Amino acid sequence: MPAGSVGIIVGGDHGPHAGETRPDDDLLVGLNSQQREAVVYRGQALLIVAGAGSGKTSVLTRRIASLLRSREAWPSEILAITFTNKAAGEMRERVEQLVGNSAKGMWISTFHSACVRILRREAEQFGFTKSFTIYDSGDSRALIKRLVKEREADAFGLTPAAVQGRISKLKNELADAESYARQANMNDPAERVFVELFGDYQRELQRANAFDFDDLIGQTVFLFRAFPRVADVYRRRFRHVLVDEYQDTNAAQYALIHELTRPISDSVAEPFESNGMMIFEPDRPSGRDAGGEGASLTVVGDSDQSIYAFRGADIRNITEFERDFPGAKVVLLEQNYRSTQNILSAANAVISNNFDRKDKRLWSADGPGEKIVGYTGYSQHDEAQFVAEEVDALRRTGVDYSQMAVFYRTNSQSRALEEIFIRAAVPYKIMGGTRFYERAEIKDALAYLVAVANPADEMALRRIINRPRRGIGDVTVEAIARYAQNEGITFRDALANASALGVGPKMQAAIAQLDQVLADATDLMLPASGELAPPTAVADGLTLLMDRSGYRDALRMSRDAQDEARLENVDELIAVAREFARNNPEGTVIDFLAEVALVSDTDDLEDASGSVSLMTLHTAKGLEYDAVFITGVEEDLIPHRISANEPGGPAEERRLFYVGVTRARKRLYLTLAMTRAQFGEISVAMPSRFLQEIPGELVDWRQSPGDVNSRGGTQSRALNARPGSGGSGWGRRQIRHDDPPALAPKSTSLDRFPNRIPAKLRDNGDMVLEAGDRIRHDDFGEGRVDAVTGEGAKRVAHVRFDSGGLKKLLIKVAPITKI
DNA sequence: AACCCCAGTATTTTT
DNA sequence: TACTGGGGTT
Repeated sequence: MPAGSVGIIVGGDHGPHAGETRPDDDLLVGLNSQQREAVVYRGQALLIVAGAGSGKTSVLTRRIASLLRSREAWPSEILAITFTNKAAGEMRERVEQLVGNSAKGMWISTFHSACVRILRREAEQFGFTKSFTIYDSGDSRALIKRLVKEREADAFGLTPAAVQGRISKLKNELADAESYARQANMNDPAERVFVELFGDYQRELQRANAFDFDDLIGQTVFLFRAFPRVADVYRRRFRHVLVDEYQDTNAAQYALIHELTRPISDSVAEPFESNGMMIFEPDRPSGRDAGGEGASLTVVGDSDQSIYAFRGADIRNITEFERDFPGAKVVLLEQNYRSTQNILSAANAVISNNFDRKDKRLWSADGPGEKIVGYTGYSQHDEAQFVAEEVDALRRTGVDYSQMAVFYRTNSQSRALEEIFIRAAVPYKIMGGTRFYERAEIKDALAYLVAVANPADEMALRRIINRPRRGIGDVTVEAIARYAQNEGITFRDALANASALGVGPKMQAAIAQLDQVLADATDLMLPASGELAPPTAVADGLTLLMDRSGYRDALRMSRDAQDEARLENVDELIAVAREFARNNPEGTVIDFLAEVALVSDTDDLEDASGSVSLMTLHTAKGLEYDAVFITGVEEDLIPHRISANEPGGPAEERRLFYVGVTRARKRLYLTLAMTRAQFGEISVAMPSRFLQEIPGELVDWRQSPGDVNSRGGTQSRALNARPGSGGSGWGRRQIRHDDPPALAPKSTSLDRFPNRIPAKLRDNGDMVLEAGDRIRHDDFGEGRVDAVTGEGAKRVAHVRFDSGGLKKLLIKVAPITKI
């Protein structure tokens, strides 16, 4: 074992001195001074506030490399956490480029997979086994649905979706059924039922030897708190914890990080407990381990890109980092290496409307670049047509398809784009969307695997017991369940005693057949004691299950056209299993299932080569393209209607829009439609407020909202482009012909100059405000007027909002009411 | 138990 | 519009 020599690097405001060689000089090449500082700083806690496109991944990876080079850390002492597998993969790759093979020993993974790894080792400490499985949200919904039904909870207005949402939220705050019950209002019968459901749900999970997504984090925290010596094992191991996208952490993730970076509690614990995990104890500078200091923590984030509050992410984790970790160092990265200044100016202008944020202005050294292009379509098809034409034009000027992306707020918006793209022969790829692993046939196939891997998981068995149809219905299933209960055995084991169930001979045969198939697959994939299953076992076992269960045949025989595609999907899953075996020769079914449960389609790498990428604004985070189209820039879409009632909703939508804008390197298009069909109804759409927040001179409107409204004269492009198509399949035509006047905005005062959006400009008339008045603002909530300045239409109210922010508002147009 | 039809309803983002 | 669930029928 090599002795660890340590080079202490003094962080500072100076660049590398000429002539002086440091082990990591080359790591600092090309970095600006803030970036260097972020790489080189050493201390307990470091917050890197990294604006969009400011090179944070470079900084993070070089920081890791620097720790290794200087021998301050062994690879095994590094834990780097990201949110997506894709981000983790990228980071690993880039670290590997810098340090080569030693990257292998690091944990670079998502929160969830890191926790799976830990839980896998420690599950037996608290009532689970190593072969636990993971419930995705669909699985938990199914379980909750059953429980809701059993308790007839819908009578109390508790729908499965609502129950699931609340439980998830509570878990993200580390509450469990008991702790919640203690502070719930138990006089409310609905509340009582909810508490019961929560408890049921948790018991069922435990019985099934399963964790849901939230549990993976929450139970790990629980484990660390309940078993400090277990926690110490990991604290001893991970001396450097780095967290990416810190603004997206929720309370549970925050707690997890806290637990990991806490000082080691019991400094005499034997290092080799915990299932033989290797603990390296390299020589350290004296004083570092003696005091049992906590691991060093580096977090990277940008509160302006926090877009997951709706699922528990707490922006305060980043805004209050300095308070949580006293003595923390903060480094600001504001220089943007991605976008042109025009794009950044637009982004800055929009985001500055969010109060309650640290002012941060992205800037670029690369000049203004092209103007932002705006376009208002008549309908969503018209809008899509414009996008397609523009994509085509860009392509002809040499921009590769893979360097273009189209964003939208909701998945359903992709349809119109797809239709037009197909017609226009523009190659495209939809990222996300209905995910491969959520398709019914894939879930079925996986349920077969779960039935083998984790026999305790009754849900999986219930799912496949009549799939393909075996004639086993509710009655029979209940008979099996009852039998299992009476005999005190599992549902799975009950299948082996088909003859004892008291069901007809046909059923008995069907059950016995299924039992046999599962047993054979088990022999193949999980050979008894000691023997190691061959790498191909998962793929082979899955094939066996799909064939011998009759699943494949049923799809093959079906005359439903879609079943052909389903069959292909099943084959694809088998291919995935083969691929898995190649990458993980020692991987078991359990490992395969965990991997599959934790990947999303967004993760599958840019095989979007040669096609335009279509995705939601959320999935766009972390990506960048030469040309970006943000479509559907309308009120009720972005900001989404549902966000209006949620506290902080509009601000989060603004951040989402900001994320979209900052994905663009060279060209940004903002498009909208005047009418939009949603669930069969055509409605008039209003331009998004965010458009008004962009300075007019940055935008070149090819067709502004005013153009489309005035005199109804603008002919639909989609119509023009399709002479003689007969209009079949384009059901919106009627409204185009006879309805234009109805689309005109109520206000006729302004017609057509760039970025003036008459339909949306709000007019508070002569609202009189004076110091002391209280007002309510659509985004910011309630506040008190401190002072009023200016004259006439330019009167400005200085408002102190209850939430703490100070804002200057143009009284005439601000979305405020006097209260 | 499987199929069919109707009605109602929901349409944000995801590890 | 598209999908789901319920209810009734075969």
